[in-house]
Amino acid sequence: MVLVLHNGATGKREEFVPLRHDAVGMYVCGPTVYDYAHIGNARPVIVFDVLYRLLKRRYASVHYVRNITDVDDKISARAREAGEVIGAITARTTAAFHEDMAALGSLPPDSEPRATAHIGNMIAMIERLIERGYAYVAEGHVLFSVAAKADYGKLSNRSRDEMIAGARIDVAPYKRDPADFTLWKPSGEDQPGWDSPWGRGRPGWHIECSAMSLAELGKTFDIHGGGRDLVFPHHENEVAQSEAANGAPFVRYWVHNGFLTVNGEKMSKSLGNFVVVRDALKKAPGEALRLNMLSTHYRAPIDWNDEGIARARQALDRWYGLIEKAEAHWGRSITPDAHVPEAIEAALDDDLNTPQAIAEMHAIANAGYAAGTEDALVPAAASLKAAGAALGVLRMEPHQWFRWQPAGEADGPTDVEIETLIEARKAARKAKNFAEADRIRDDLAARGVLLEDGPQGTKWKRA
RNA sequence: GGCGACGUGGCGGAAUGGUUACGCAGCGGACUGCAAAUCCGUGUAUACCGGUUCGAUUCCGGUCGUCGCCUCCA
Repeated sequence: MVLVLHNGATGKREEFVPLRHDAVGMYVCGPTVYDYAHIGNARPVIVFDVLYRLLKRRYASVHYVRNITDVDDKISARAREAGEVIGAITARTTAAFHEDMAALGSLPPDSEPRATAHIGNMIAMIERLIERGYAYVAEGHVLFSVAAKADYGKLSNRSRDEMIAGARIDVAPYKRDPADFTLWKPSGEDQPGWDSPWGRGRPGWHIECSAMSLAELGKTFDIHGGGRDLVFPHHENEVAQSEAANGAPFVRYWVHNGFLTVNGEKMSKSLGNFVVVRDALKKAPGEALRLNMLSTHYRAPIDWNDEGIARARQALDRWYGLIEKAEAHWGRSITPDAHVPEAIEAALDDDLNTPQAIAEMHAIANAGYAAGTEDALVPAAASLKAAGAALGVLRMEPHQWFRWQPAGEADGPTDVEIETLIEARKAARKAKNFAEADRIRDDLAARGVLLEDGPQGTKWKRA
């Protein structure tokens, strides 16, 4: 089993060989905690969770780091608007982020450094950059000198001329070069700040990730992930800072996920089409959102819409249906196979081809059903659950899945109410009072409950 | 304007120098008191124009179209 990843540094698919044979380090840019996570924030979390799960199956030690950016001008602005303390906003938003990502089936990373806990490391790194001639102080700011780093632009494949030509913003007068970027900036009284050799101030965004990855993973590490839109300037600047300060190569494999649109349009405040994860979780189970996200290859753009979520839900219905039948036959719950099916591993090894992996799960389910015997359902279910573990789905009991209901909407009938009505309908059917039986069925259907008459009686599920 | 990604059946979405997955929808069937649900079966596609090749959806060039980045937005 050879894992192949598309490496953004070379633009090619490459066999993944970690720095150390038994240990892997991975860093993924985490959220800036000033508001609830939107579905675009969730994409890298889900994608790299699948990679994390795969790496854990292959290597004795995996260190997955995802930072929390808890100092940022957007956070300060939000605090000012809300009349709230910054710490309260970041703590609350971080907790909500953890809940939402867990609901999407993502494992917590091994460490989750907060920027504010690493200010000392950032200052130390900036001092090293000044010493080495890669940064300069100007009017209370510290700036990275792009001209000092000959290979600046290598990750995003841009020349300095192109960057300057493309610059659409006014260049701050204290910059020696329009492409220079901020490492440290002075803070006013109403802004968060830390004492530094350059006065009270706060770090620029890019240096945060460089300092935290150094502290957690060392000068050179295996995988750095994030959204494609971060390639420039964020990741480009990280490379420049880290390599200049550390004198060592920074990242061996850059992995970038593609962008997400909502109903064909870019998510933006002005269009009012932000999909907040927390809201989406009220309307559909987390696993359905997750499977929908994985039904497109991670590097391709994905359009987020209700049809896709419904499709993902149907696929899960079929798989859970098989598991439920197998358990009914087996008389107890199905234990997943110890190993993820070969075909699934092969698909994921191919640059995380999750659509292919999903197709393989359908193949397992189809084979289980097509065998035509109940005995065949049991191994198929065990295999399916093992495959689900690789993708982070099929974590529920079938009855939980089928009885899932939207949160906070009390208009649906309760489980007990449904069971009572089913009993009443059973009696009516026995008495051949089909009009009454159908009335109950239609009534429940109108309230979102589907009945299924089978040899073993009547089962129900919420639509 | 610069850089980059991408155009596969009604829809979503993989793969591939030769026979093109998988799912949804549609259609047919089984099951059922009737249904629904479920299960079984099944038709349809490689944007356009050239080139290379025995053969191109796949490789190369061009056209058209979509999208992203160049604004501390994943």
